[in-house]
Amino acid sequence: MSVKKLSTSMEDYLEAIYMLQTENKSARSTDIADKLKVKKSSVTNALQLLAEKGFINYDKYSEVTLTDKGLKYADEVYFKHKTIKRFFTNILNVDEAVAEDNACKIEHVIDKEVFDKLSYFLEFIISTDITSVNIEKFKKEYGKN
Amino acid sequence: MSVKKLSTSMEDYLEAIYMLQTENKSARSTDIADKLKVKKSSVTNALQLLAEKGFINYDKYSEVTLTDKGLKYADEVYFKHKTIKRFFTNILNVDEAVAEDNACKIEHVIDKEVFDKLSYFLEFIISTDITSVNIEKFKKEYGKN
DNA sequence: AATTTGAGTTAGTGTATGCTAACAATAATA
DNA sequence: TATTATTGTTAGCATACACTAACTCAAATT
Repeated sequence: MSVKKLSTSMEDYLEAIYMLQTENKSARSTDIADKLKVKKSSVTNALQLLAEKGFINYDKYSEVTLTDKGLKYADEVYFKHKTIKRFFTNILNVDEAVAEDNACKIEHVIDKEVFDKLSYFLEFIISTDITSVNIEKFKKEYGKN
Repeated sequence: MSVKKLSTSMEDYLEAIYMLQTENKSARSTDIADKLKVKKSSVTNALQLLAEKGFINYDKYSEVTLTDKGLKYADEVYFKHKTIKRFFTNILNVDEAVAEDNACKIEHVIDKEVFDKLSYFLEFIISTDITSVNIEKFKKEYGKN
């Protein structure tokens, strides 16, 4: 069965842990707090909840790691993040920081169908010499589903 | 000076009032509750807050109307809504209901720069015979700012 | 080993938002 | 007009999430 969707806030925590873990091999409360611009006590709160729900391994006073479930979830969020950001920067020519910020907000609310199609569209535009392509052909292709 | 940003939730209420007002010439609590799938008491709550902040004219037990400030704000939100939805349906070929729903979520979090560029991109693609256009030329044009 | 410093936690508070249940006002209708 | 039904409000409660202040633990330094 599928994992229940987390709140925007909890997805942010999970993603922060994911990124720190990737960068540093570990995630400390202070780093998470800095990254998300919240206080350490808020982090503790979130960690307890994420642990309860089985997304992280958490023992008081020690470093946090993602469980398999947590890793899978975070991976998906992060993939969305990267893709949306890429659309903003590469296609829309949005400023890097703004793209980062907006991707971070939209990744939590976009549905699978919309994301998948955006993703397809992005790849299509990037990989294709658009001068040789008719937009209707494009739509027929990726619009099949 | 610019109007302070409302929460997602309050923007939803304002937009609902706007839509009902446009459709029906007036907005009743029950209709707002139905549209947003919340209870009437939650609507009352929101109305009080929106009235305090000067977005609506509100007297107990009577119909609600938007102030000029409220109308302006709602107009902007609704314009975003329509544009984002149009991108999803017309370009990404997303299902109408899903597009509606996602536009409704993204309209609250997207920044001006990203929205403006998306908007421009949408018009560009729709209005141009894409076969005759090079994507780099396009980017040069609308990417100027 | 004792002390100091920094990291992490807990407890308590505040705000935003939703809910239910009980009540009040208005509108519809008998 | 009196009654009933609908609509709207209030009060009280619950949840999510952030904060501060006070505390505990662990690591680093002496």
